[in-house]
Amino acid sequence: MLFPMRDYYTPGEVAERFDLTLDTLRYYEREGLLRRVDRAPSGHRRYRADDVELLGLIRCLRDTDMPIARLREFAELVQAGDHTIHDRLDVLQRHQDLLDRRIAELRAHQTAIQHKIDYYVGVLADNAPRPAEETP
Amino acid sequence: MLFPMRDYYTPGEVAERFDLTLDTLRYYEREGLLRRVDRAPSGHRRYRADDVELLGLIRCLRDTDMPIARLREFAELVQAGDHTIHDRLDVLQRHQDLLDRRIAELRAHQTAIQHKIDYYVGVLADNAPRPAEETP
DNA sequence: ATGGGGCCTGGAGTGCACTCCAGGTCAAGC
DNA sequence: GCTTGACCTGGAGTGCACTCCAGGCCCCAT
Repeated sequence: MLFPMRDYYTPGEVAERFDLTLDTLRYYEREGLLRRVDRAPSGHRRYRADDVELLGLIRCLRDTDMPIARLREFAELVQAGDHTIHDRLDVLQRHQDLLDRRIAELRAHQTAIQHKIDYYVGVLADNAPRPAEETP
Repeated sequence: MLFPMRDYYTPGEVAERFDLTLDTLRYYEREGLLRRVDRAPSGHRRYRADDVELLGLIRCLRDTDMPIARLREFAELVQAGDHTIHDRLDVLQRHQDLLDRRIAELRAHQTAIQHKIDYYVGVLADNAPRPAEETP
């Protein structure tokens, strides 16, 4: 689905765009990751373009395991206005550093697991060098 | 602390080696990640070298987010004997594939976050090109 | 013999991030 | 007028992986 360029977006549209449930969207709002979202006269939420943009970043940060609490702090900086850009940069840069370390750690563990795999492959090769031959 | 080469290891030694709590160690045993561990006459646990080795792998797999349930399946294969090596390889190889994808995903998100960082840096640069100069 | 350290048990509690639910409203289409 | 679908609310429930606790036992050193 192509996401249209509009002033307001419905919960369903936003949920689909970011592959979140409506419940999660409301949960994020409750937790202060989004400001109090606008409403249609019916009471239904109407997300603005900047809500959607922030949600995009939130999604990214959640997908890289930033906890809700830190996301809330970040969202508060966003709400507080442009003078907090330095602080926001700080949060994001620290997160990148953490991600660097996390990726390096994953790769190190992957290497260790590979050694185990290689060991098992060796065991299999020793136990059955050729199908038609008995190991004495 | 140098981990000594012995037949049996105490809970404290094992916990320190893998940076786990005693509670977690017991929890893993309860969850079937380890066989029913040997006991000293006092009732205290005595981990064998192969328990420790398996724990090393478990630690690695947990650190790369393999859920306890899959770890238990793996542990059951280990208990079942050498004829399950092929299945164990399968589990490990799938996990490596998953890790490849996870790392790629993290890197992609990292790139996206970097764009946001670059944007913020740009905003800061525009707002204050030189400290001693007013922006008209 | 006394005190401390290390460990034991069963079971309850925690924190996180959702996820589900009942009962209701609203706007549009038949 | 009635149904359908999208959304609303407050609050409860879920799943995972630990984590904590009370009360107790064993062994060693003072």
